[in-house]
Amino acid sequence: MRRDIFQAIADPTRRAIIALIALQAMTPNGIAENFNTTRQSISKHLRILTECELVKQEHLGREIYYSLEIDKMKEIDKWLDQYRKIWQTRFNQLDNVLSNLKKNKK
Amino acid sequence: MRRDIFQAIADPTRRAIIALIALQAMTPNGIAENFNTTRQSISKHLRILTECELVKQEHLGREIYYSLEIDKMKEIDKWLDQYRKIWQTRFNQLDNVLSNLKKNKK
DNA sequence: TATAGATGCAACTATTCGGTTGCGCAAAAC
DNA sequence: GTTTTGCGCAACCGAATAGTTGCATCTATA
Repeated sequence: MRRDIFQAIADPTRRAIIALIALQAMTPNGIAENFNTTRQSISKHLRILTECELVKQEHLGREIYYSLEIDKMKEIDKWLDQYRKIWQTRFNQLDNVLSNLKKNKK
Repeated sequence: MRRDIFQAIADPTRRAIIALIALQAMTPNGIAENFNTTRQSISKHLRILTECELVKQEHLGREIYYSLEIDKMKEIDKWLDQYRKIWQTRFNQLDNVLSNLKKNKK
């Protein structure tokens, strides 16, 4: 069972769940109301999100509130960082090209 | 056939391919040499990456060079941005807490 | 022109995945 | 104490996926 964060966000339903609970904790039933699917299917997604620690639970009586573990999202940001450096460099190179063109024009 | 960028980067082999060709274009054979798998399997991954425009081809004789379409990576960055705002806000809140503690200490 | 190399495409297989259904358990409501 | 509600877990099914094998195509090279 491969359970990494990239596989977790690959599914559009899971990304929608993440967006839903990003600002406020919600119960599985509450989340499921926003989708055209069963509560069990949402529960399975929540389980996957929990397993890769993208989501945390808080038990309140018989209800379980799920909320986003925002720090985990930084891992994606960290992975992106190596590529961000590349596109920033290319942007700077383009910038140089443009300023050189400007210089030659003078 | 669902082909979005999030599904494309979900596979660890594809992420490794992306990392490989990020800085220099490579042929399928050249890429495959870096993995314990067949050339055909790499070709399938390249096809998926091409379909979601994460990768571009350049034909040179009988060889095809694949390189990263770095601009497409910005889409992930854009998606992350909404969550980046959240963790920055929380960080600022923490910052306020800390500065308040400092103030009270004085 | 004949041969070897680089590649894409199609068919097949084993595995994984998303979703549904059914069940059991614990907490709340009656 | 019985019923209802909220939830997780397991079994099952159809679809998608990663990988392999085999073949066709195009381009170099001898």
